[in-house]
Amino acid sequence: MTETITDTVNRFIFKTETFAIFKLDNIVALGDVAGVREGDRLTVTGSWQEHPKYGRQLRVEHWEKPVPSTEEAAADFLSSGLIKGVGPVLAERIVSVLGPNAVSAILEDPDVLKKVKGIGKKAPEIRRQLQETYQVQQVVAELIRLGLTLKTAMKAYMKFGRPAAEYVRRNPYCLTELDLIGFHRADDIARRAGLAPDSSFRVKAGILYVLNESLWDEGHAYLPRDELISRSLTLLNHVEKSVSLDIVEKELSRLKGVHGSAEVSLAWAREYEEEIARDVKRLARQRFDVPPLPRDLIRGIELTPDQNAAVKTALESGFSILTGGPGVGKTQTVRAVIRAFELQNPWGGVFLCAPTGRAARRLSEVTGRQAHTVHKLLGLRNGHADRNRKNPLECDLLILDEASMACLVLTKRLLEAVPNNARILFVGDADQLPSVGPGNILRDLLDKVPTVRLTEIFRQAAESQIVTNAHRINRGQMPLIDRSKTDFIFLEREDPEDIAKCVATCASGMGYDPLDVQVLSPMRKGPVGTAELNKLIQGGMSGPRVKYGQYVFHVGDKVIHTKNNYDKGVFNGDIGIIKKIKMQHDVLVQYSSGLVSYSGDDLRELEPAWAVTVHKAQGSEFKAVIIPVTTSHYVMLHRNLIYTAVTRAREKVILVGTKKALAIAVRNNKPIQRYTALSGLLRDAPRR
DNA sequence: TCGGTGGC
Repeated sequence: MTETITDTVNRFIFKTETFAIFKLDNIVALGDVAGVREGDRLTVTGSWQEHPKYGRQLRVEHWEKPVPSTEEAAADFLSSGLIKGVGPVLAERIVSVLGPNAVSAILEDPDVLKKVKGIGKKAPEIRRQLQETYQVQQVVAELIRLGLTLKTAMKAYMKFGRPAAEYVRRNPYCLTELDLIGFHRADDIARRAGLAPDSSFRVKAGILYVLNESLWDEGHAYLPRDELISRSLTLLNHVEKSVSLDIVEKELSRLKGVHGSAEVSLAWAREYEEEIARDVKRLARQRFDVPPLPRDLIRGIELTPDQNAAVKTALESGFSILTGGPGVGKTQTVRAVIRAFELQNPWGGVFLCAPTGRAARRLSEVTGRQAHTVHKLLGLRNGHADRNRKNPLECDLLILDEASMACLVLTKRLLEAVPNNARILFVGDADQLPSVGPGNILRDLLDKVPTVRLTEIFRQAAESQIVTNAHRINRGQMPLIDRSKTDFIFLEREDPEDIAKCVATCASGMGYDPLDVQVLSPMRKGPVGTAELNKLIQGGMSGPRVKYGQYVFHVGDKVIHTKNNYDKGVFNGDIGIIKKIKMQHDVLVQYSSGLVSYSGDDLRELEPAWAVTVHKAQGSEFKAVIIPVTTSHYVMLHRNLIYTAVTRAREKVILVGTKKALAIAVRNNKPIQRYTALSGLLRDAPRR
């Protein structure tokens, strides 16, 4: 399906700093192209995709500006109008003197144009313009010589432009600050360039790298000074002991872009936390008078006293939180909040949103009204939001569902776009996995604004072991397994391969519909990771199949869609079954929301889903869940992960592995203990 | 070691 095309860029249809949709002579292409201008001749390689609204498009995976290498091409290029001061006559003359490789000759040799009569003082300007056109390639080539990969080199060029190679040579660590390469690869480049291991560049970069890593990988908004210093020393001295404590302390004290001394954060992260705190206080200050509510807010359903209290709180407070585990009726309460609000404010604008596409769709399904991702609601793309402090949302009630998934960045963007007069309600389960991005927003806000906790469980039977054990796990206690019941089972297996086999057997042999039973593994890799488990389960399959990338898909296979696709109406995390495979490339998948067809490279959005990661399953529910629990997942063994996995099940949980691994997981609550300043900043927020 | 959303 991939194709390579050389054509001229006629027009940009859409353009951001790095991404563009553009028209070549006969086609529309889209991708990350930087340094490309209208009129450029481009060689693009990519794959075709069919866009329902805009038709056939080429998704660009690789591109370059070829230097013309025939007399005709060189003359065409020089006279194309791109190079000012060169018309057809002069172009002919240049090519007749310098030959088919005229362009590269001029680029390489500043004096070569002297050979052509009648150019005179135009020569340097012509060369400058040519260089500008081919600058991308030249800079990228130089960066590659310095040891960057093509991709990183492109990104570095996008960031720094012409002087990129110079910057990198002087301070290879500038690449780590932009998150283009890791500290260790920058270290390699620096070593080859002869930089001292205790140079200020290196030490500063090391400290910033530690802060950045802890922020993006572990979710910390700051690190205690001692921890930052000891982590920095470990990083900087991992090969040879060359950096002393004194040096690190000295560089830390003059480091720009960080905040605080006892608790050190990246300055922007601190600013975000402070801004969130200000916005929370701004919104929480608002109080609303609420007339008594009718008893039957939702036809035929009577709310519990707790749920009623939650409705009242949400309506009275400028900012409130509704939290609780699965099955406690959060959704029902949200429906009641909307209903009550609309009864009392018939002209009020109600906006519903969630951090992920699927959560938004589900919210929309259960409330029977529009819901958006936060990104869509704010028009948030490439770090720019259409809705912001200056142009706030026109809403009177804003509900954010699955708020535990909202990170520092998203929350800051959302809150600053909420007007003073609006009420905002966060809904979520604070015991689930923390957000992908930095921060611990929902947990930090609990009880800092009016908070209602729902605990009474409806969905599962009250005596369900799933429920009681989920609570135990939350408290750091081992689940209790009552062998007289069948809804919470532990199958003891020691060896990872045995665990994998046992999991695979259970997955296919329980008599459930494939969509009702789900294997959840903490990791993708490893003997009990999702990749291996999927292969194991797929091993027994026969019949029509299609290969795409690293995966094989069969008719009957369970698959997961991995990127929101609004045109197909299918979202990241949707799980379905392959019904049909035609012609080795057309695939038909049955989701609960309907049939979706994939052709060609659409398949890049599909993965096998007999086993998925616990993270991916967040926000989904199944009748039965099978969870491998082994010390080979050591780094991933923690309380919220097991809690999240177990609470995905409505009827049955099967744990397969060792009690030892389970005990480790239940005891470990470190991942959710993120260093954040937000709750401290809110200490004096109004609560009632 | 895991995970998010966008663009005509």
